[in-house]
Amino acid sequence: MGAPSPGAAEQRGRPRSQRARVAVLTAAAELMVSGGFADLTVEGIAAAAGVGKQTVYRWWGSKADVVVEAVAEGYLTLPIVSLGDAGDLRADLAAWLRGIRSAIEEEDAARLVEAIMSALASAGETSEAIHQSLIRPIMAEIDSRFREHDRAHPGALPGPPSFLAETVGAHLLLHVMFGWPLGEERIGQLLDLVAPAAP
Amino acid sequence: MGAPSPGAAEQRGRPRSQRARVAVLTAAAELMVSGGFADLTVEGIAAAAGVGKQTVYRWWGSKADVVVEAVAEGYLTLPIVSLGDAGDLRADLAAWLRGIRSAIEEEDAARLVEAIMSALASAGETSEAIHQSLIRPIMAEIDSRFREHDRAHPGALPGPPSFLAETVGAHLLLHVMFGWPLGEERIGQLLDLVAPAAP
Amino acid sequence: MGAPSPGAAEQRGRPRSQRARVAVLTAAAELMVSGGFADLTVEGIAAAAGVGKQTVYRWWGSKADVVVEAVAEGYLTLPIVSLGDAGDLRADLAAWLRGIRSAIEEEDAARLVEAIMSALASAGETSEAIHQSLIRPIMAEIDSRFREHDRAHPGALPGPPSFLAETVGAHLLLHVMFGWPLGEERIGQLLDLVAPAAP
Amino acid sequence: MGAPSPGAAEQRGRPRSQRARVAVLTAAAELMVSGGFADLTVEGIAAAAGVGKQTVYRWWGSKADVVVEAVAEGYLTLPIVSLGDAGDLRADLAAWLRGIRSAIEEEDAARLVEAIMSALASAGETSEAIHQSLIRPIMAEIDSRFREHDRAHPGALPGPPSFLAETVGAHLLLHVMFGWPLGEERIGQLLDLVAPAAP
DNA sequence: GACTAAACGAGACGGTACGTCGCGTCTTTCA
DNA sequence: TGAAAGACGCGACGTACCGTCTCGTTTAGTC
Repeated sequence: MGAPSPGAAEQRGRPRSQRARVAVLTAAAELMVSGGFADLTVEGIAAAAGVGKQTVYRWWGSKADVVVEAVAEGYLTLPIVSLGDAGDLRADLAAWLRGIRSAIEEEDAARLVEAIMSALASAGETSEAIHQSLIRPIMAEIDSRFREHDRAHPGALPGPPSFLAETVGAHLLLHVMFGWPLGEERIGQLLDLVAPAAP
Repeated sequence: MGAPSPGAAEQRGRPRSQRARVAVLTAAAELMVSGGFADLTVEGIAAAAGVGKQTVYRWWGSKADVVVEAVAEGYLTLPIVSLGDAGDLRADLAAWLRGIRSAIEEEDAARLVEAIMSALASAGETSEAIHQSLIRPIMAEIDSRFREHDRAHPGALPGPPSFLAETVGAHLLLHVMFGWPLGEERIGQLLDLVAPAAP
Repeated sequence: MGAPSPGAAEQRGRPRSQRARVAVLTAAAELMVSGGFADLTVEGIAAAAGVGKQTVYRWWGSKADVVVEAVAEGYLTLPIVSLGDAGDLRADLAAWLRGIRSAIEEEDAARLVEAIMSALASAGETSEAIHQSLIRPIMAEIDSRFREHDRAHPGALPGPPSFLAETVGAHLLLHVMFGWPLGEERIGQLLDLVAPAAP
Repeated sequence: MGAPSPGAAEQRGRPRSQRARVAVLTAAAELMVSGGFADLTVEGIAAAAGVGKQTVYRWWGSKADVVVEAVAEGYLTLPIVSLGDAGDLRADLAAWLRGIRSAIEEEDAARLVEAIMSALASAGETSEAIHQSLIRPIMAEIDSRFREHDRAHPGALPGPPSFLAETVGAHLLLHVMFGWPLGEERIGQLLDLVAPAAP
């Protein structure tokens, strides 16, 4: 239509400062890594970002919201290794799980995970956002691999690819939340369960 | 013997008040259910229990500790149905999972789970305690059933009983944390995975 | 001259909006009466006037300035009865003082006086303006009457007319500030002091 | 009575800290003198006193209350010269008024008066307290002198002693509030009014 | 009639202080 | 010496306004 693009915001007043927005997210990410979620304060974020406290509350409502957006926007990321495709599903998965283990055992990543879990727990309504930005990527990685394998060998998997991916993710979550080590034996059991060797 | 029983602490001064102890745990349990972990305060517990704040700190150290003990002592329990043994593992498991689903979908139980998750997330050091008192009982229920089935039909299960129990528990955790419904399809997939029908 | 009137600023750009000016003063006056000076805010004035905050700051600089101008322009007035001239100075003054008393005891006027006092106290530099617009009119009323009496009966007054007017004003101020009632006895004493009956 | 004194407080819990109380009043007095009432903040008082903000709010409710108590307890005092008695009422009063003038013109006293006025204006309900501790002492000084003079020379004064004292006080208030100088001429007029020389 | 320039409304910005809540500690009296 | 009561220093909360700073939008002159 010749009319001005519909839905174009009739923007009134001073527009939102991107500088402030980025500064808040960056500061939150840094403070999260250095001190964890529990020690994080809105006041601290605002100070570190060189921003008024009200600016945080104007756009976010709570420290959990800030963290969620920081995660969603990639200011906080888990160093997830990508799942290779060397032809052997079991071997690929095993290598990937060992990579995850390393990442989790590393100091920063552990703190990050714990922090994200806290954010999630204290803000149930935003759990979907966290799921989308944190859990989903992890599962997506193996999901596609499962899917591909399923196409190549129909009926060989013990369940739908996405379900298997979630099974792996659920186990990882369990280990992370309770601080259990992800040992070789456990990896073996997991592989036997979701990607049994062809008999 | 004339001597005080050996090893028995020669306790001096006024002994710990059981009245106060029970009142604190009871109050904590009630406040937890009615308001969740985040809204719980030591001050609130003490007031509701008719107890001095110092008394709480003398014996517990933090609100998480109180909750953990309340859970451990059974002041806070999930209404877990027990896993029957009607001869068919799949059928028994299915019934049990549906029972869990009902419990989770009920208002109070959902709040309790969320609260316990928060306690866990905000107090990593007590996670083991929470695991022992909250997660373990759930898993124990199915674990023993898996174990029994394994004895009866060696080699029929796709993994060690305790591992399979954890797999089920992990999935439940995933659903609870992200508020996913535990549908029939998902239950079926889970059963196919951990208790495949004999071919 | 054909040239534009000399000294008249060659004003460029949009001229000051009288609509906005009046709206601000009116809003300030209303808010002053309804809530007092302490509860008055620039933000509130701007909102009530349907005006941008910047517009207030562009022309006034502080809420005290706005109030001062509102008083000066007559948007806020004390309902002062005028001092009659029935031939008897004492009787006229007594009637006038009783009128003042009624005005002060009325709800709105009391609030107004208190508000103006606050404005005065919190903005010493504008005290002269407030004096001019608030105190002076009151004194002027009796001042002229004293003056006239002095001309008719030289030497009869116990001091210069303006000084006597200020004495009356000072007493009124004292009563207003400390919330003392202006009783008949006090009125009598005041009259005896500034307008003694001829012996 | 043998019983514990009736009305004796059954004091429970930690008693109020006198250290904190004195520190707050002292800090408030100092900040008042150095910065005035407008620049005074509860936060600032608490910080300067080495006291939690809550402690201030627990006992005082507002900065005005603190100031009022500081004045009432003598942490803030006007350097009032005492009214001598050299036999001549007019001469004594004149000397005393000149002393007041010096005190007012001095920097600290001026600020103090202004501050107290602000406190008064912003806290109408406490005006009586301020009157008692600030205005009354000034008036009491001359009141007793007037009274004595009235006993010695009955009928010589143009009004009751306390009324005349208030007249002087009211004039002083007027001068202080509007920053008018208290000149010799004005002092003379005042004396003529309240203590006319015997004819 | 286009151009310029200032005032306008709106509202976000970095700040300061507010008054409240809860922390974990300390200091009383009572049992 | 434990327990109740409750004040203490402290730190963060979320809100209210401050006075300033963009924005896009009038609303006059002036070219």
